[in-house]
Amino acid sequence: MNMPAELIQEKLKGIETNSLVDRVEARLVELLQSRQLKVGDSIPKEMELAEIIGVSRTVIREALLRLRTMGLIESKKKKGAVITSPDIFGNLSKSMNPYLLDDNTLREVFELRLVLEVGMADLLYNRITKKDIEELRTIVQDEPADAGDRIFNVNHEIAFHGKLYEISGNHTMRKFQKMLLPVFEYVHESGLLKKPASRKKFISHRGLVDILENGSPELFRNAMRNHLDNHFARLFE
Amino acid sequence: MNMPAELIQEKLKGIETNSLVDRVEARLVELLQSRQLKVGDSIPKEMELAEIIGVSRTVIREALLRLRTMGLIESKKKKGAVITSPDIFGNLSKSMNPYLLDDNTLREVFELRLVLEVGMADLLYNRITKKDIEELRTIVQDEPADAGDRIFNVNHEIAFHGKLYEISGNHTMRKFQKMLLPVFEYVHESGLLKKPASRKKFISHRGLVDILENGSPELFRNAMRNHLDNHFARLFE
DNA sequence: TTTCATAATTATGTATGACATAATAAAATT
DNA sequence: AATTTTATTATGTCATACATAATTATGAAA
Repeated sequence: MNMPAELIQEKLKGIETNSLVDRVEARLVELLQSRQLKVGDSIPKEMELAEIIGVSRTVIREALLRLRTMGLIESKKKKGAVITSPDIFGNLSKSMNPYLLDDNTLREVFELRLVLEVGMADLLYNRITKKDIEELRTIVQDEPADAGDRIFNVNHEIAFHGKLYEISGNHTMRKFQKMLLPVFEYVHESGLLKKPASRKKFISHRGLVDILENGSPELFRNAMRNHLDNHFARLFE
Repeated sequence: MNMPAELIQEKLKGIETNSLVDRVEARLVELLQSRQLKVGDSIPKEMELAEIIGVSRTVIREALLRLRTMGLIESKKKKGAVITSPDIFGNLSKSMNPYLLDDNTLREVFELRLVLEVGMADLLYNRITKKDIEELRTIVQDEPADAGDRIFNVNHEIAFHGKLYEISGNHTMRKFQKMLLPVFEYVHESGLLKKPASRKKFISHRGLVDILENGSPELFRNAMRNHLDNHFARLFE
């Protein structure tokens, strides 16, 4: 029975042109993700793996190095390699660099921050403490009541919004934001977004704190959306 | 004056008992991120680097391999290594695995999805097309009007919410969501969240589509928050 | 026997040399 | 001039050796 040429090609492509290291890596990842192993367990030594899989130690080492780079394992001098709970964003910081990302990705990261901050309201309301409110008040105390004509102050922004992520109680998100920040700043300053940044701020940081103290998640979402409007406005025409 | 433990750790990490490969990697990353180089440029050959930096080719190779694993460079057989625009989340997929992440991170990823979907309203409203609406209607057409007693249907969920990310026009976020999904499902099914999942759905998928068509971002945010309430409710006591 | 210092062992880290392989550039042939 | 063939080049893989750090085993002193 005849098979269409394309299908045959597809099948053959499945056998994969991957390099040796690629295949070894895949097998090791498979091993790690198999339910039988858990964090803290150690995997066979380099030489053992080399024998089992039937490749040189060099190849094993390169494959293991990849796993280590991804934070899946840690290798100790004598103990061998042990499975670790990966810091999912830890490794990302090196690639999250304005000079390396293409323009579209840069813009999308810009958007991502906005989405996170508008959407995080419920976490804030359920976890904020009186002490948090006080700290926020300290941060915004030297901010003029009318933020309309105020010059965009990066440090102020970072302090305030960073504190919000902290309040959210979500460390993963906080780490994520820390990586996003430099990219966000870069996009903000660069000519990447066509429309100029407005200096006008509808709701100030101070206003947000008031709402955090006395408002509701619904109110806060809208307020934050409003607060970030000068950024949002640059995205859509 | 007291320093947060986090910061201290950060500083100490800076001193670091780096291995040779660590330091070489750091220097190469520095090189890549320096403004002088841009995507598409090629960096010196392995042997050249080995001579310049004064280490063996083995070390250079391991450092380069890390950069490649992070998606910062690509190595071609003869051309050497060229700087690439990294797929920031492409590499994450291997570590985004329920069996490898600790419980707290799992929960935080669960939250992250909720935050994204509540916060993405403005992207949706500014980019949605009539065709998108039609597609959404197709997806929800076999869903009963009253979703209250409906059994949680994973495939349905994925189709609908996935489509939303697509409409957002943010590929980075979409890729991010695709990685988050398996973890979300896992957390949902596992005993990780103390409170049981409610079967009750306040606003159905169909309701969300209606709001997308005729409502506003503000309305949609609240509607989505409402729609996801059975998930949110499990987070807070 | 217990304790501590010392030595042996082990597995990863680094260095070196060699050859395979694929991509490119150079040369040769038509 | 165009195309094929050959040479060159740089990464991919293999093998071996030694350095280094961590663990374990050993042995001496209390």
